[in-house]
Amino acid sequence: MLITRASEYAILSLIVLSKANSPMDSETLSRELSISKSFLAKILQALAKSNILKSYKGVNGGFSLALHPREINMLNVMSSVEGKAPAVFDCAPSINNCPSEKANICSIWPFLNKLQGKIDTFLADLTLADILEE
Amino acid sequence: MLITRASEYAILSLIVLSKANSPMDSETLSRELSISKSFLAKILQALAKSNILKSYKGVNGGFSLALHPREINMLNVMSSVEGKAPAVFDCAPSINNCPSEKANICSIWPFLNKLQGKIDTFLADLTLADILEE
DNA sequence: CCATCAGGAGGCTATTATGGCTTTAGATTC
DNA sequence: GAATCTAAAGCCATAATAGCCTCCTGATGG
Repeated sequence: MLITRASEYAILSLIVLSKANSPMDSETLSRELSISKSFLAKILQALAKSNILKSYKGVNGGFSLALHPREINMLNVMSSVEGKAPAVFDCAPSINNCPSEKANICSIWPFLNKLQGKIDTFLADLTLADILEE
Repeated sequence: MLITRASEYAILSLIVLSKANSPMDSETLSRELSISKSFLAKILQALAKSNILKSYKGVNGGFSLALHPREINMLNVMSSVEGKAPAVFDCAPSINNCPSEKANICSIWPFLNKLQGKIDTFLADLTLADILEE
């Protein structure tokens, strides 16, 4: 939820994978990045499920980009990795159910939506290619 | 670090406070938002320390905006609330010390900086007024 | 003054995120 | 087909976050 370490690791991985010309396995990647192998593996699996990465089992297997960097945007990456909501601001529990209850909160709902929209747009416009270029 | 619930609560509070014409105390605010009073109190205190909010003790005390909504940007809010680094992506531990060790990682350092810069710019340009208007 | 109200600060608990470990399954090579 | 490699998926431990409670301090109003 929000932006966690998992998002960060996902982006780090994508940057490294974009430079590799053959699949990298999670162990190698975790050593390169000096981060937890098992946690990273879960993140890579999530990205594979969302078709951002392709996974290859067996000898010389690993993960590689499934899309051109220009097709990979940060909103997709983060929402894949953070499982549930694609929301950066998923709001306090009661706020999610706003329309029905807690009239006090309903009044700020439009503003939250607006903020969420701005953030989503920014993240959706930010592609891996933008980070890699130059 | 990264973006936590504290950032979210801070923004929710700022939206509500911007609509109030007198100081609101943390208990009222926490009820309005249906979030933890004591956690919220710490967040409000952090915002007060950064001079984003003004705090008033005693009867009819509470918190109110110390600045015009146009002067309050999300980068300031988040970095105030998240204490340490103003970084959205503060990167894996070893990556922070990059220049000296872990040559493997140094190669992706520039890309991370670039990403961080883009996010910071976006957040710094996003003011409370932007969220409130319309 | 004195009582009361609300912020400030800290410790303690519960929840969630992070990371470790093991087993299962698919793919490759021989 | 057997052996080996690596992803996939689970369960469990630890660390960080979110939330709770109490006491203290400064301000206000009588």
